[in-house]
Amino acid sequence: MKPALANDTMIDEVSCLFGALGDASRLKILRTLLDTKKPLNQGGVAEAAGLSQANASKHLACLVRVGLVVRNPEGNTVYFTPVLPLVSDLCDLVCGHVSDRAKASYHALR
Amino acid sequence: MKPALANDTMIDEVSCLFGALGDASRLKILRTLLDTKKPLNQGGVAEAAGLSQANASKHLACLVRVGLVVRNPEGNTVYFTPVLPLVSDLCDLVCGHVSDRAKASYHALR
DNA sequence: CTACTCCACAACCAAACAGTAATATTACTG
DNA sequence: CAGTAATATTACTGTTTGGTTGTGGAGTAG
Repeated sequence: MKPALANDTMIDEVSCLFGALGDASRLKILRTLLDTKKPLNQGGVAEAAGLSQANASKHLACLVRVGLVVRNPEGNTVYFTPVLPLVSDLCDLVCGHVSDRAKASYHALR
Repeated sequence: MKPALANDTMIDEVSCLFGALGDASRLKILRTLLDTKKPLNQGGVAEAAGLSQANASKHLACLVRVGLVVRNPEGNTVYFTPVLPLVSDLCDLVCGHVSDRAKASYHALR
């Protein structure tokens, strides 16, 4: 099997995707989408994540661009859903690592 | 089990970690460390990744700060190693997703 | 000691980015 | 058609960040 970060094109694509995840507002959007079982429209996301309408629109567009969220319009409104299991897997991996590090540094101080 | 992105502190930590991955130069460093079996010092990383010394120093410090790379000094030089399997798992997940999307958009154009 | 290597750090610049406010667009309803 | 709700876009601002240059310090060899 080929190595994961084979060429520079792949490096650019992957850095864009990780960069999309490297922002607190976009993570709040993803958390909202993961927690809510029903599909949410942009207004619902903005309210639940505590963002303005224009801000949520831009962040959602970014998440859709890198393929972490899919966009399906229905008449007047647009519903967004996270791409599973990719998003939850990534969050679980990193959250587990952060928790482990916090626990380790806590125990190191005793 | 608690949801992954539980509180805002976790959001900040995770966004920092993903942000560290969201840069082409840092991904090149990680690719170098993953591909090279021997432990590399800063100069070796900088040369293999095509970065200047000061630039590699800053990026390596960033990766160490978020816990993706560990730093062990030996006398005059400092050797760096990626945190496994976390780094490889994250890269594999995202690279697979990018490949799938590219393949899908290719076949959609026929 | 001197000289050299490796690394960290500060200052600086330019580009990218997040957030806001205002406006435009699209789609539905009466 | 007018009116309204949902979303997209534009222009602008303040902040952040990647990269470079230069410098200083810690370790090592001669």
